[in-house]
Amino acid sequence: MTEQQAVLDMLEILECGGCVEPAHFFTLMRRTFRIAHLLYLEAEPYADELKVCRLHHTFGAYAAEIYRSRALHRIDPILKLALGGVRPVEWTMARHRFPECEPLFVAAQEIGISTEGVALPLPSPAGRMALLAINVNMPADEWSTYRRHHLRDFQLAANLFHAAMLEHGAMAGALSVRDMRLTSRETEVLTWAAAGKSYWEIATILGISERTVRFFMTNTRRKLNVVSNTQAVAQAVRHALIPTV
Amino acid sequence: MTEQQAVLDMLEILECGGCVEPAHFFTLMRRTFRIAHLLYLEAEPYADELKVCRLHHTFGAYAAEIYRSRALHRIDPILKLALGGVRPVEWTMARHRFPECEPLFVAAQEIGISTEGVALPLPSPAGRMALLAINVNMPADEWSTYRRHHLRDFQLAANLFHAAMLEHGAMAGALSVRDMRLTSRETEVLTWAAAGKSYWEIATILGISERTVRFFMTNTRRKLNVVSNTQAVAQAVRHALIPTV
DNA sequence: TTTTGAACTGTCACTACCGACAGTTACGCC
DNA sequence: GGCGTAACTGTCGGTAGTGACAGTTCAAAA
Repeated sequence: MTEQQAVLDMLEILECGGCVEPAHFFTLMRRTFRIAHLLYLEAEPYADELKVCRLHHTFGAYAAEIYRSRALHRIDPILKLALGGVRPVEWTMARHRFPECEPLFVAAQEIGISTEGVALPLPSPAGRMALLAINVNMPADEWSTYRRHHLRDFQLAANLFHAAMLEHGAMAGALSVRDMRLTSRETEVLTWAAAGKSYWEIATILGISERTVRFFMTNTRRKLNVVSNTQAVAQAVRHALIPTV
Repeated sequence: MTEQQAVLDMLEILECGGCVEPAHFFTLMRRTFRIAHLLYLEAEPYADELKVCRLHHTFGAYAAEIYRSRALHRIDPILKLALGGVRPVEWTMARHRFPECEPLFVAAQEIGISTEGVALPLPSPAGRMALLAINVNMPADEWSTYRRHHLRDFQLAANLFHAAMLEHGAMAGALSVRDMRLTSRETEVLTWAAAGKSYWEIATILGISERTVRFFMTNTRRKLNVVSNTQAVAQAVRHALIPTV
């Protein structure tokens, strides 16, 4: 079973971290599997829009231009379901459930891109979300069988690649977080502040003087290098310095 | 190849969402794979400690008591590496890299638990982290081969189970977020507040009067059902209502 | 033993925030 | 035309947050 062997070899390469270049990863995937196109997207929510952090794909500039010019991201059900969801999203399933997204699939057929595929959600820390979309060029029944056999391979490969992508780029934050170590009291006070308590209330809750609460808060602001309690709380929540209520 | 068939069948069951009971999932996994024990942990960071949200395992009450009474969580390298990391963590690798965690493995051997296994990080939204630890009872070289063949199965199964666990319990937050829809101006003002800007500064930045900034802030506090700007920002960051800087 | 860090407290003056009062303007929709 | 919603503005009075002054106590590390 040489195909199985190739798959296992490829996963081993990925696990050893030997692949951080999206182009390299895409080539590896297309060589190993019967994949037509791949798309890797990392984004974060912004109000009800999405802010794209990383985007790599093999669909080509023309397809990207079509997608952008027709504002297909507004109706793309893959984005809605995969970014925010946790289960693999089948393209035809999404097409079926969201009739309003038909222009997307029509556009795909126009430029000769298959409408068969699956999108794997890749949940990330700190509210970010990512997905790997896999596009295949095969009949529905064949894809059904192929998917059943290889979804696990896709999932592991996607996870390992995503891990590599996160490791490269999360380096910058690592150092700054090191200075952000808060003492237990500072954390407590900050947590209550994030819960909307005033200095007087926090002092009463913790059984200390109001002045001391202010003292801890001042230290926290200094450590976090911020100018207000509000900003301190924003930072703390983002860096998971205080518990999520 | 009946084993392969059994694996694929099992993954299909998981994907169809037919398994949300940890005990059921563990039984299914042990029946399908040569697994000795399983542990599922969902936690969130709290200062430099961890707050456990969900914990299910098959190690038994005695092992749990040993773990707790000897405070082995303080030295457990699996926790450190898997919760917060993104790659699968090999137990023997962790043991090798962290000599101070030897008491953990000694304790495992005392009560007859194998020291061979792998922990799969399952990153979750909103700063939470989860892991599925898999413990096997086989010689190192056999495990090496077995792991190579089935890591992808473990990963997909873990992801699907974790997805099911998240879907049950994240229901509570879904409704409250619906009321939290902020207008574009409210989002802007809140974003600047989270950046530590005062009303006067925000007014200057947006080119509106300070009074108007306060007006938007008041609406935001009402919508978010909070009592202070600080609490509003904490809520907003947690629910990704404003962008991560 | 000295030093370091964390936890704790008091006062003063200033600025920022917050609620409640009472409005105007502009846009889309039935 | 009326109705709802979002964006916008002014004033007043009270409370909360902020920085700078100047300390004590305790335990652990050097």
